[in-house]
Amino acid sequence: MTRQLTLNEIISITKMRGLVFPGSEIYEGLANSWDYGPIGVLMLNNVKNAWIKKFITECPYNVMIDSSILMNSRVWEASGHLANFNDPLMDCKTCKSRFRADKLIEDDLSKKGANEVADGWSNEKMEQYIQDEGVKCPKCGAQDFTKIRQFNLMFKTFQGVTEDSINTLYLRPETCQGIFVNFKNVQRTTRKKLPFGIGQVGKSFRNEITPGNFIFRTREFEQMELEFFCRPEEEMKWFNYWRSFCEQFLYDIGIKKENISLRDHAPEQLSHYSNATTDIEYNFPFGKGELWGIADRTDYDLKQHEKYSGKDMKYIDPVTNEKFHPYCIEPSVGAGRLFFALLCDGYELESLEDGTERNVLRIHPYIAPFKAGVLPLTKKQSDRAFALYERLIKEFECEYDDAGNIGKRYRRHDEIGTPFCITVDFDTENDGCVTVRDRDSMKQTRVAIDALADYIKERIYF
RNA sequence: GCGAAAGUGGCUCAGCGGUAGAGCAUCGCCUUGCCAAGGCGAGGGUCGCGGGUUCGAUUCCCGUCUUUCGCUCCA
Repeated sequence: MTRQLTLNEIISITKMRGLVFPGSEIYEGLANSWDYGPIGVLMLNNVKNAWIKKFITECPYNVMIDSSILMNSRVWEASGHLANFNDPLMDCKTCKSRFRADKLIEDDLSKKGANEVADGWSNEKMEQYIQDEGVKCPKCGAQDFTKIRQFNLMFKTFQGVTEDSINTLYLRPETCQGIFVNFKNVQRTTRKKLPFGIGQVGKSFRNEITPGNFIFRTREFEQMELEFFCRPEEEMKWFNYWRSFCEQFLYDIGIKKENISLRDHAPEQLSHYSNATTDIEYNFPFGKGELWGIADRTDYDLKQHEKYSGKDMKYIDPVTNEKFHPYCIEPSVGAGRLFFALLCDGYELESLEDGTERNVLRIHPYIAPFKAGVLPLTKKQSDRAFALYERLIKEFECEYDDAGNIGKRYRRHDEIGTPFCITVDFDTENDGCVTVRDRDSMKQTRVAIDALADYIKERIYF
């Protein structure tokens, strides 16, 4: 019988094997921060490289930038984050549940048949409404709320050596604003015509009210975002294109189809900037969670930046000389979340025919931290095996190991997803061949040393 | 932030008012003829942190931090 590993088992393995460590551990930790260890970082980099390969390198439409985390604060005024990433929260004094005041009001309004949005209301107005209308706690039914407290989801910091509020800066809550701000620079220097996209991989920071679920929601996280610009009339065409492209990417990288589901946002759920949004959700051990958000951001961002910066953000069609704001389709995925989904999807406790068990991480060889383990059958082959390892390490990531017996080493590599184990044995000296053992089938193949690098490379291709 | 539970070697956990144990893992030597085999040996914990009660606390009490689960969030 084979089963998926539980979340706790996965967390244990990741810590034991050097994939993920709790952050600042020797100082009692720091809530919801995690560090990628030597094995984890190899895999995380492969996840990012896979994204870059498919979304940038192999895509003639797209280019990439790397913009800075600190940006002029007016960027966040323009993007709406200073206004919208600021939730008005109130607690029910009776049952201690916390709610967003605007949501409470909107729910109350819709019950009464009004379809009004409380988004722009002042705190006083919201408090007044909740009191006057006798809005009840959805959980316990009490009418006893605290006052509204603002919760800003952006990390604040200061530029300059003095903590002068004039120099207040924010850590970016999303990477895409660096793309919008550079839209003209990129278009001018690459001479790209619509449609074209600009991608970025980088860290973002959000002061989440409740992070958790291992690395699923952390306050510091890495996004892989593409902002794809197109003509306004083609928005749905490209929205659908990228939606299926992202979905296919997940299947290509080895995520099981049954764990993926697409969820279209209802109009009232949409963010302030969006016309249409689809979440690609993954069936995590704790339930469904968003993996990839594909949003139609319309021309909102470019227009906002034009308004706030006073600079022209229009695209000029080089053929027709038409001037307009392109629409933008944004597929955005968290690198850590994708990494996490791959672990959940790939980790299995497999029962073997001989009655023993093994932990095996079934992931695409391209993503695997090591492509091969190089192992001497016994210590007698150590020198020969190490020489082979030194040769292969120039081609791809591999690890040399001669501790314990061969079966133990196979199992160790199974646990970190190494697709191939190469064993130098007693015959190698005579026939110039090694045994290549496959992670999934556990079958063995005899391969000539000279053909070995190509043999592996063919099989790790993505 | 609120409510609930938990915090003992790398991992999983046992234990107890008298100053700590197991399995697995790790390291070394021997063995090894392809799937966690065997033998011998070794290292590693002031029991999350701080305070209190006590002759004495890992064990009881308080505080604090962290984690997990729910509420909110949405990459």
